[in-house]
Parts: sequence; structure tokens; C-alpha cells
Amino acid sequence: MTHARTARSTSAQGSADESEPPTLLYVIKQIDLALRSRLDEILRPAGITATQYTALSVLERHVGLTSAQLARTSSVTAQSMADLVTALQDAALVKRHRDAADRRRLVLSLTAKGRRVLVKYRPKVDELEAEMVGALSDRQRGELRRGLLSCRTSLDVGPPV
Amino acid sequence: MTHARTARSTSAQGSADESEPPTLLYVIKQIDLALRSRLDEILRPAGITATQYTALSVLERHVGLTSAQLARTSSVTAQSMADLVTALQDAALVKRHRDAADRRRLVLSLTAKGRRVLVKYRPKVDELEAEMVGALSDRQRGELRRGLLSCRTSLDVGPPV
DNA sequence: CTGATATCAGGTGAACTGAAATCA
DNA sequence: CTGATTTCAGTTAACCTGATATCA
Repeated sequence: MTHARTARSTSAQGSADESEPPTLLYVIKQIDLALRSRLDEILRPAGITATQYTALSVLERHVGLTSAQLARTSSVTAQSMADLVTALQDAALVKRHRDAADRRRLVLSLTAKGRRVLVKYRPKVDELEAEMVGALSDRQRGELRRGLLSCRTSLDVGPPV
Repeated sequence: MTHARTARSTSAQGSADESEPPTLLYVIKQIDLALRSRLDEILRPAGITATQYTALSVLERHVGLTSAQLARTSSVTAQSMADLVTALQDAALVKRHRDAADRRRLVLSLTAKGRRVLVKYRPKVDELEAEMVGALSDRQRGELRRGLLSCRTSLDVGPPV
């Protein structure tokens, strides 16, 4: 899990050239790492990681997904996602069942316990998102969302299919 | 390193409820993973990872940083960042030197080799960013940048200090 | 003495590659 | 036969915690 929550303040030094703006890639990375740190902290009592929570919430919204589909929407290999799903299964948060129509597929579904975890932690996760966009107006939030969705599409990923 | 570049297309099934919009946290995670996959692919010939390239580029812009400062701007622990820096040092991309003024600090600097790697790969990395925002107008790109910078600040991270 | 930096030691989750089995 | 899904086996990078030494 994570702690990291380092108190950004303290010492000085290290240049401050500001001149050229940071790249978007860098800022996105910083935000992602900060979110990971905060999410792991929130989810610690649940015994799951940020990555696992994210997978759970995708499965909640999109019924009938397989591990391979989940892997595509996350730009990771099928093997990586299989590991993650196995961990969730071992924690009794999801189940796999063979698809009768296409016997290669193992369809995923949440267990009652998986659903309880989501219900319990969603409020705090939503608060974190609210904190993140707290300094933006409603219009700016809309622009941000549209911008991010456009980036996602341009990078050739999208919602689970 | 990564491959992942899975051809999002193929099979169907898995719901398509679209109804409720995805959370920003989720979309940012998707973008981050897609970028990581693409960056690792770009950087493979250099023998460095996306994370390592990012650290290098931060060190280029901000002279006189220590590993601890770098850790704060990345929301990771000092130990994690020390590992990363050691890898960069072993690859002869950065050097550490004791700060005479404050003998606890080990200031980082790029080697000539580190600089060469940045010069060589920056064009392709910039292309990736351009591809990501390719569907947005100039105005929308500005809004996106401002939105992301605001998120970063609200999450209590910022440019290296 | 407190707080910051760095390092040592040990651990885990989350990725990867390669190979193989099953099935459409 | 080709292609998709899954699984097995082994590896690595990137995080973490805890403890310790140095120094401002």
C-alpha cells in the first residue's frame, strides 16, 4: 500500500525556472501518483489497493465483462489483468463463470461482498474527486471532462466494450 | 517494459450502459496507463522506463534537486525515489554530489549521456502528447492544461520546489 | 532534541515476456 | 488454420514499511 503523504513544504533550493510550462504528460503523471497515494490510504481499511478498487467499479458498471476485455480498457496485458482478477477472486470480491455461449470466456461478476465494499467506500472516493476539482467552476469541470475523454479516445482506449 | 498495445476492437459483449458518465479518476487512470504503455514502447531502445524518463526530464528543468525533493513532487516515499535514482545512476544518466552548504543533501545532476537520451527521445515523446490532444482546439488545450494544473494544486502537489 | 536526508533490509502489487491449452 | 481467451511459469520495476546514521 502507500503512505507517501509527504508534507510538501519544508526545505528550499532546487531551481524555480517556471519559464517553460510542464508537459501535460508530466502533470498527468503527478496527478495519477497523488491519486494513487490518496486512494490507497482511503482503501487501506478495506484491504484492497487503488487498482483493485478501480477494477471493481468497472465491473459494477459493465456487466458481463471478461478479464481480457478489462485488460483492453486498461491498456495492460491479459496476463496482468488475470493476476489482478485472481486477487479479487481470492478476496471473494468477484466470481468468474464460464460463458455457455462461448466456452472460452470467463465472465466476471461482483459478489455481494464486492458490492458492499463499493457502497462503503464510494463516498470517500467521490470526495477525493471533488477535492481534486474543487478550485474549478462547473463550466471548467465540464471542459476538463470533455478534454480528458478526448485524450482517452485519441490514445485509442475507451469505455469497456 | 510494456507491450499491452492490444488492438481494441475484436469481440463484443460486456454491457454498454454509458448512462452514468465515468468518473474523472477512472479516465485519468486509463490515460495514464495508456501513456505508460506508449512511452515504454518509445523508450525501449534507450533501455529506460517511462518513470525513469520522467525523472530525467524533471532533473533537466530543475537544477540542484535532491532525491527527497523529487520524491515529494511525485508523491512517493524518499526510499522509492532513491531506488529510481540509483537505477539512473547505475545507467550513468545522473550523478549525485554532496551539497557543501548542507552536507545531508545529495544534489542530482544529469550526465552528458543523460542529456543525450533526453535530446534523442524528446521529439517522439512530444509527438505522443500531440497525438493525445490531437482532437482538441487550441482553446480546449489551454482549458485542459489549466484544469489539470488546478487539479494538481488541489491535490497538494506542484512543481519541484 | 527535533526534523530532514539518505541508506539498508525486506516485502508486495502490478506490470512484463514466453509458452501452452482450449475453443470459435 | 487462425485468432481469442485463459492459464502457467518466471522476471522486473516501482512502490511500500521499519530501522538506522548523519547532520542542520
